[in-house]
Amino acid sequence: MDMRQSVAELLREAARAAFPQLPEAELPQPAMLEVPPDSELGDFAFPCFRLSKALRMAPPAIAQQIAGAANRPEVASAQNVGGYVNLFFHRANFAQNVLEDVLARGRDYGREPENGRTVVLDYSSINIAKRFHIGHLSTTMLGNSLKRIYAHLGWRTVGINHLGDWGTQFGKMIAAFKRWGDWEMVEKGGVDALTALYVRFHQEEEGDPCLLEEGRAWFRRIEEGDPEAAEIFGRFKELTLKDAQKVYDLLGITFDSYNGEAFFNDKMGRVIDELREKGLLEESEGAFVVDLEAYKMPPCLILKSDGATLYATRDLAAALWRKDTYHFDKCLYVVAYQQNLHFRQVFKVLELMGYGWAKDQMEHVAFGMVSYEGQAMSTREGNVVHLDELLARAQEKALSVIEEKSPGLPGKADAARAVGVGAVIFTTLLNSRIKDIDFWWDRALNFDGDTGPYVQYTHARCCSVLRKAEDNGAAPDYRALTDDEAQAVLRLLSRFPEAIRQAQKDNEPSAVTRATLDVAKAFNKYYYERRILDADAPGTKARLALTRAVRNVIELGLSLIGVKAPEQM
RNA sequence: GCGCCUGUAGCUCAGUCGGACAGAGCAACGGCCUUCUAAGCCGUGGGCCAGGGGUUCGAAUCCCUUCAGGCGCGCCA
Repeated sequence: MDMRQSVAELLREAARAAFPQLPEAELPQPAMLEVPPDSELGDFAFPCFRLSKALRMAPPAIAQQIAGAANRPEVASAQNVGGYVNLFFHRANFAQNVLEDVLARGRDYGREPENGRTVVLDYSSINIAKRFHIGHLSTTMLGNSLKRIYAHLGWRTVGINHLGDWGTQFGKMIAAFKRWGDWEMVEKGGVDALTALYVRFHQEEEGDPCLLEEGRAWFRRIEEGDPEAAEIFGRFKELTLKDAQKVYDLLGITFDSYNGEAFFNDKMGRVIDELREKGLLEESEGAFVVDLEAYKMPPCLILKSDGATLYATRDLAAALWRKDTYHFDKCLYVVAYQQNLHFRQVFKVLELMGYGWAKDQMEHVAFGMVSYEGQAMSTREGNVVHLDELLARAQEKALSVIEEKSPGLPGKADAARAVGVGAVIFTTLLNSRIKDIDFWWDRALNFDGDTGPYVQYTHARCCSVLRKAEDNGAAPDYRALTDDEAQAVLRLLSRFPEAIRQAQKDNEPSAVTRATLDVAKAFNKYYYERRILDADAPGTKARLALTRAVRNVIELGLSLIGVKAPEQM
């Protein structure tokens, strides 16, 4: 059932009847319909201004005639306001249509059948020996949510954690470990101990030039596959992943691959050979580059003057490998906007190599930077908020609210986890991803207003009403849902699938977050204006159907952004 | 200097493939719990949509331009 489609059809016939001379192209089409700013005006509107030229009539007169021809009382009624034809659905029918659709499909509401297409998502992509902090929130949450959204819309998804596990810094880290560290301290101190070693290395490096050479030597040993280097580095990697896994588990995030930079180390030869063969590689200032001046970009560096590969080389190799392995139809890079130029260069080089798919299948899903209470984050100066700390404090806050408001609640810890974690995820995915984020503790721990807990609370409230309801055996009477508050909820429910599609089209999960929030807001208003459980059995049945539909859609919306919906809180 | 992005209420932001009086949350103030979860609901105040030009019946939205801020611009990733 597509309301927009059928409304367009109705108006089309009406326009044809009223103005037989109107050219086909001017007749109402789904895309021409708008939703009026105020529901008082109607459920759909068709602006007639553009027709006034062809018909040589004033828009209000046109609208009036079309409206006159569009009245079908059993489906919808039409009237003109100025140059608009405004169309009102038959409210009880609309309620029945929407609710039957939502309830029949349940969690599959808005789901689209498998389309045989594959999307590869590169997200989170943590660095070895660095602790998870709020700077990683956006890529992790966006990637996870996009993966769920694409899957809902019928795509096969491949989530890749492109590990930052290659570079001289890891040689330095081993050198530092050999000098000042031991396994006991590293096992006990975890990733923080590794970071501390690295920081110390940098401090002492200035006074002792031997250190730099030592670090380089160890990196060379990693490159050559030296057993000791591999052993040490392997354990560093394990340690980091174990740490990160705790956070991923808490957030409900999974990956299909952890193939990162190291994985592509032996796969760059192909890229270099191909670039050379195709005459794209040229020497410049001792290095090898692909010139992109024709595209108004600086050259893309492929090989350093010492012959070593670079970031772009690895990303080119990764793109080709992913294409060969997964045969993707889309490959998304959920990476901060600082790397805008880098990705534009890499995509352009792929295109120049003859891979036409790079033009429309590769996409940089860019997002804004994170600062901490007005200042740039800096691990060195301790000006960071670690993710585990944020999640812990959010859960504490949730628990204390539960202790205060629902002291008798069974499973308090589970609810507190869902709410605390949900608050963090929801806030991260509420606004356009391109916006910079300035992190403030009091904002992060606010659970009022446009927040995850607000939406979860609405869901729990629905569950509570449904628990109290008894099956009264009556057939639902949808005339009980013709009031403005119920209709507002129904309109939002009916538009929800469109929000999912919009989120996918723009790679913007906030479209889903906001649509879910809108449903919750409308329902809370409804809840206060109208009593759901009432002596009127057929009406109650219909209001419960609305409540159940809202509960389903909130649960679905939250699940698409990776947030749990507890039944009680 | 060049390129990309951002600029809407005190703060954080929706709305930006043109449409009907520019919306929400937070903060402030004032109401609403003997009835389905008050993490809620209602109300009040608060805006030359950064400035200027243009296109259009119609511009926060499209084009040009200026200004402000962020990011990037060869051997880091």
